[in-house]
Amino acid sequence: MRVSRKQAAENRETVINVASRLFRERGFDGIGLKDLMKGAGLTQGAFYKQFASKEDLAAQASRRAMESATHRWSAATAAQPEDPLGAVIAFYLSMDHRGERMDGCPIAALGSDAARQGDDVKASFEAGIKEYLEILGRLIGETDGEELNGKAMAVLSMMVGAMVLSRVVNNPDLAQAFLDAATKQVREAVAA
Amino acid sequence: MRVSRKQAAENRETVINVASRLFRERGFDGIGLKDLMKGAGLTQGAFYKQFASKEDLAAQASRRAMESATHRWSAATAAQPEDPLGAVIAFYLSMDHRGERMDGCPIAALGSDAARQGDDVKASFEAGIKEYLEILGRLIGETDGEELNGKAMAVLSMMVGAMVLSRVVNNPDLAQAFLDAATKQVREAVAA
DNA sequence: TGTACATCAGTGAACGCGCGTTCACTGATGTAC
DNA sequence: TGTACATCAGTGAACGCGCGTTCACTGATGTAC
Repeated sequence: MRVSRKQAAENRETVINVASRLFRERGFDGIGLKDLMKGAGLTQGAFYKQFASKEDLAAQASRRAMESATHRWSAATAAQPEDPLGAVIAFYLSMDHRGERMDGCPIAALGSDAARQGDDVKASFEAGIKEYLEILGRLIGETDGEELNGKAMAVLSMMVGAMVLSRVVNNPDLAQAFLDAATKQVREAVAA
Repeated sequence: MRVSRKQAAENRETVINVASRLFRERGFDGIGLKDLMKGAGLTQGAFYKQFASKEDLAAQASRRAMESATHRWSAATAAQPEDPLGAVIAFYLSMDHRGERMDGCPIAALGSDAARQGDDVKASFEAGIKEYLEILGRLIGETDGEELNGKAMAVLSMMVGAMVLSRVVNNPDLAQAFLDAATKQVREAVAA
């Protein structure tokens, strides 16, 4: 049956939010539309009233996931104003983050998958990455434009890579070692 | 019809090699057994005479892919003995590597996928990662045990992360910037 | 404000398709004598 | 070395299943008067 425009808009948002979490948990190919819609309290038939295709939803959900991640970074810096960079590093390079793919960084959770998706999905990631770099650039501070951006890129690369590597190995000690090594090296790189 | 033991063993190797390339190109879920076997010149029915399941092949193919990657690193260092670390960095952090997922680093190509796979697949990656770290440790040299290993981990993290990030963005200039930033930062970290 | 009707978000079944896996069969290989 | 037979890698069809997508239908919502 028909539903109010407001309700329909809310439903759409719910689907995007659910998808942004389930895609991160299981991958773009690891969850079907039926379960995605069920997670939002709807049936699969309603899907195509809101989205053009699964790939369309993947792009929307990727954008939402990146927004949620950058928002989390901002919140972390605001909560610890005496050491905002330390707050971001401590959260990102933690075993907690390693264990919670669903609510964690979309690049670490879906990076290799996203590289195989279409331009729309990549554009969502690209926008979020630029936001990451802006936040990091502000936190690293001091130096001027290009060099600063380069340092922010290197730091983001190390953080993403360390999280991916820590999740790919079985041995928790080795996983922890990657996070520790990246933490130390990021601090040194920023200080230099 | 039956085939000689030698031929059967060769066929098995061919399937693993083909899978190690096609999984990197399309992801574990992006290629089916039928096409995998066709790529090896066989039909899908023969698959279960050689492998217990698709996940079994994924573990074998991941191991093969990591072996092929570490072998490539060794070859690069041997080819440029006056600057072996520079050779590895130059190859890994290149736009060529960005464009050739099929023959490139399995962690960059399948990292987020592998994190969702079973312990066998992760064990294959873990073994390859340890080999990566040994090679890197030797190239970075000088410092003693633990610290050296930490630096190798940080460097590997930065390389993997930079490649993932460069592949996730549409803009080639931004992709290149990630590779350049990581190259510069790796050199500085190793020199320090 | 009240009534009549058009709109359309959501339902649930159906579509064709490709997936991973199983199986009866084939016929060359490997083994026993 | 030659013969008879058991083995088993590979074939190709079939299995059940879940996928992304489509569609006829429902009935509350939104609109026109």
